[in-house]
Amino acid sequence: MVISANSGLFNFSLENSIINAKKSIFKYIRNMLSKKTKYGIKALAFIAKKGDKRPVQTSEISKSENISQKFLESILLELRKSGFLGSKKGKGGGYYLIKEPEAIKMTAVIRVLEGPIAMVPCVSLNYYEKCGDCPSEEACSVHSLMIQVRDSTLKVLGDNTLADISAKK
Amino acid sequence: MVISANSGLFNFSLENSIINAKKSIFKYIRNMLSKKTKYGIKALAFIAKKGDKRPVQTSEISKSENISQKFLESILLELRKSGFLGSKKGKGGGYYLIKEPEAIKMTAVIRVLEGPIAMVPCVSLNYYEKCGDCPSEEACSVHSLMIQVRDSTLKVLGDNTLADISAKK
DNA sequence: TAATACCCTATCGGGTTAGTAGGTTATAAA
DNA sequence: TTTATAACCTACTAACCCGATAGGGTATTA
Repeated sequence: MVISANSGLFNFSLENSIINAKKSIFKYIRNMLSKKTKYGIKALAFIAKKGDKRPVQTSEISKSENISQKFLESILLELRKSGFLGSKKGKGGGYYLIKEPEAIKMTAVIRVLEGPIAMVPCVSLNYYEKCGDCPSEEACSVHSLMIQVRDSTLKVLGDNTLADISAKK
Repeated sequence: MVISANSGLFNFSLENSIINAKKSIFKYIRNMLSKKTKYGIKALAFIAKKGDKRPVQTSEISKSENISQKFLESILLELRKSGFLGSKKGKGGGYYLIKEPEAIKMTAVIRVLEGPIAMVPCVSLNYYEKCGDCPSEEACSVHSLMIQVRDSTLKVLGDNTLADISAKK
């Protein structure tokens, strides 16, 4: 629906004005951490927090953490396939931790769910990819800066284990 | 174009097979630093590197750094509006730095071009936004982790000025 | 006054995210 | 053996943004 006034001197679209106003007021904020990763970490923390060996159902996590159950299913499945979780089918089934929470670094979790930790592929350790547009990686002013950012992030995520983040109240 | 074989027992789409194969082989790597920001930083570094007071043309930066000129124009315009650059129209015109490179922190540049530095809006200092889905921010296992990441990133980007990154050969 | 270079608006294709929908299979309890 | 349960699998989609393009307009200088 476009409301426009065509009266000689004036010719404007009201709809466009509204859209532009919205854009300036509600600036889109990009998530660098996807919901998938966020939910995955939360789910792992939830399971770790329970402590006992009994499997935890998707539905329980879904309700408690307010996550779409179907979406969560696909995430837990991925975590199982990548060796973080075990599963048990049927009644009383669910997902359980395979390793001790202390042994699960956040770097590993994020790399599986999110992909690279670096902000730019050309400084990624595990997902390296050359920039198509960069004439020279060495002459690139962004490159060394992003390496510094990567290393500091890596330090934080490597120091934090699942035990650390699920210890929070 | 869909190439499919329908011969009784078989019914598959070759195209889909190719697409799925591509997806698994060439996993999409998300850029946390947009091209816009990357180009913006490179352009600023380019101007800083020249050193003299003469304005630098968009076309010159575009060619040297291999950036779409039209796209670059919009980025430089934004940098001018946010107080990093001044401009001069007409022949011999272009963009020039307003402040000394030593006075331009990378945090400021990134916040203008990219937005928040934090990986999640709920830990952003300048672009804070509550998570719609989180039952409790304090109980959130991701929250404190992301605060640590934010702070370490902030440290790096705050320590680096335009002078630092344009000093590179 | 012609050339230059900044400035502005509108539009678009491609690709991802965050789901939804609807089923199938394995397991445990009845 | 049946039935309920919960994991597992496949396909699809609306919404959304990025990066770029197109086509101008306007100000300044030689």
